[in-house]
Amino acid sequence: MEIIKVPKNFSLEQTFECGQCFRWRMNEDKSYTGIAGGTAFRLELSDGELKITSSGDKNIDYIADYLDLDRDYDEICQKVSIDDYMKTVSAFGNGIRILNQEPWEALCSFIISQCNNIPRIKGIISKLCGLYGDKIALDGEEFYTFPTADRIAELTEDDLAPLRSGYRAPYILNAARDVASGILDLEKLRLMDTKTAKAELKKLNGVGEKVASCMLLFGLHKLDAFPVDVWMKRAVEKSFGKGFDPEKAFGEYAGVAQQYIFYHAYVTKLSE
DNA sequence: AAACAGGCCTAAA
DNA sequence: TTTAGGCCTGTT
Repeated sequence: MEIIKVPKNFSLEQTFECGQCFRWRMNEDKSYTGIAGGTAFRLELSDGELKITSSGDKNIDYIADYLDLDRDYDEICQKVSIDDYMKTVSAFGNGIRILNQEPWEALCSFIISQCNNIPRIKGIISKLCGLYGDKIALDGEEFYTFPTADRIAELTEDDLAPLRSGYRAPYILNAARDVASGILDLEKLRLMDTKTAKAELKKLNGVGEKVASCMLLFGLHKLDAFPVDVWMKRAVEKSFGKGFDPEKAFGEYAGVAQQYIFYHAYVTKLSE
């Protein structure tokens, strides 16, 4: 086990339950267990310290980057607090960190997410990993890594049938094959500005404006990407009116602003 | 039973 | 450029 200091406002629960990831679960003691970068982790937060248990050799440096711990989110909260509503939602979600997820995992996960609810998304991804990921162990419990694009590229629609992912299955295969063959180089997208990278992603069948934006924000950490889903559309129209342009209004941290808005809308909706 | 869920695609104005 | 209908599946 290893330990690192984390910022006071950092929250495991907000970070993992704000809708950006699908492979982490809360344990009874409020610690979180999940899989990232081919490794299973258990993260326990207490007194400003994060205790890390890992199934492999990835450790502190990987987690610090994955959790974006070195970035000043108080400053971001301030920058996006353009009105009282944004002050409220950024204060509400100020423990959120935008994760540095694997690009392929993010792309594949958000292809699956379309027109689905979060429990079902988690179920489909869990089956995908169980069937085609590699088995790893942590504290005597078994987990499965997210299958690589290379691995999925060699599968057929019949192989994916057990996922019950419906019309998304061909989208998944098509994306995996383009990534595996190099037709789409996800690492090259890192070097592009958000707009250009998004246009590249949208060439994929089954990847539109929303899925591409999610991939850029959560998979390539492009913090200016602003995914708009049905929740977001409602929240933005209600709070800012119809002609509002979020990317212009929030600038380089539009994606973080989006996450504060989404998390607030999602939690308050659930508790109604 | 019928509508809806963190979209996207195609066809048609 | 915008809009309507269909799509797999599971849940309500």
